[in-house]
Amino acid sequence: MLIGELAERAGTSTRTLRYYETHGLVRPRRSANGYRVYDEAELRVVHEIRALLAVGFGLDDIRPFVACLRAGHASGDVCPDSVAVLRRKLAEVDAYLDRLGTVRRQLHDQLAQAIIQREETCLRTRQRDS
Amino acid sequence: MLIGELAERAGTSTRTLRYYETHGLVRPRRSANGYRVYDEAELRVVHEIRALLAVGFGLDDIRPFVACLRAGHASGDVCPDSVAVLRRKLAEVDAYLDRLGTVRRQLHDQLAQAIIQREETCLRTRQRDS
DNA sequence: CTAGACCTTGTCGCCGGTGTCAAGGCAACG
DNA sequence: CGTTGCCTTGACACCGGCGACAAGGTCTAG
Repeated sequence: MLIGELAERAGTSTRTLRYYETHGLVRPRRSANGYRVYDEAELRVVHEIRALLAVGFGLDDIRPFVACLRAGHASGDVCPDSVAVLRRKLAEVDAYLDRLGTVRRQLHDQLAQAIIQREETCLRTRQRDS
Repeated sequence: MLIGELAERAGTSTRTLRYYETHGLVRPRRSANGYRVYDEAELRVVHEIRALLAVGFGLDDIRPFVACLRAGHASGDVCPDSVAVLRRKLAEVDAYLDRLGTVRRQLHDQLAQAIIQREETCLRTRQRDS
């Protein structure tokens, strides 16, 4: 399988696949003419990468999962390194949820306050004008 | 007040203040020698900018708030444009909280699954070896 | 022979808020 | 007059995951 076919089957671009390669995530063989040649297993790998990216992982975080798949495991999640990353990411997400919750509260209060102020100003204006 | 003083008093850098200016957020006068001269009110403006940035606003979103302050209001929040932005941002934050919640759940499940798999594998290995 | 559909490497651009350095003007003090 | 310390504009660097384009090699069909 050449890069174009893999790209299409994985729903991404050749540019992206080459980018993953420079970051050590995908490893094609080379045919005599220098073309990248991928076997079926790489399709799985690329899907894993895309799934994790979609969840908010960076390419560096994804490497252990790919290694895990490549080591023959049915899932990329089961190896110790992957689990460690999962734990860390979960903690990060929790922290971010906290912060975002705080921001939400602040925004909400700010909005409520602003609306109250506007109403008061409006009332005063009407009183003054009457 | 020159730019250095404002920067120090606002807890930021001169670079940052000039950047805000190029984006229409801060408007100093110029003295005869070309130096930027700020009046006291700008300190308030810069604080508003920084507070909103910290909450996750972009510079473009902040412009209405600055205009509102500059229009003489005690708070930058009370003008219609500001309120509109606040509403929009609140909605964005809510949407993001949703997504992040989903991600959290997925991550949590994935982690739980991975740990279960590891335990099962471990058990099978021990049984086989015994 | 040629057109076209692949492939290769390399490079620049984006987004947003700053850090940082360069080259030069201005003010104040000794 | 020189040093010091402020100011000016301008421009490059960063981060991350690509898009987009250039210039060229390769293979196949007509």
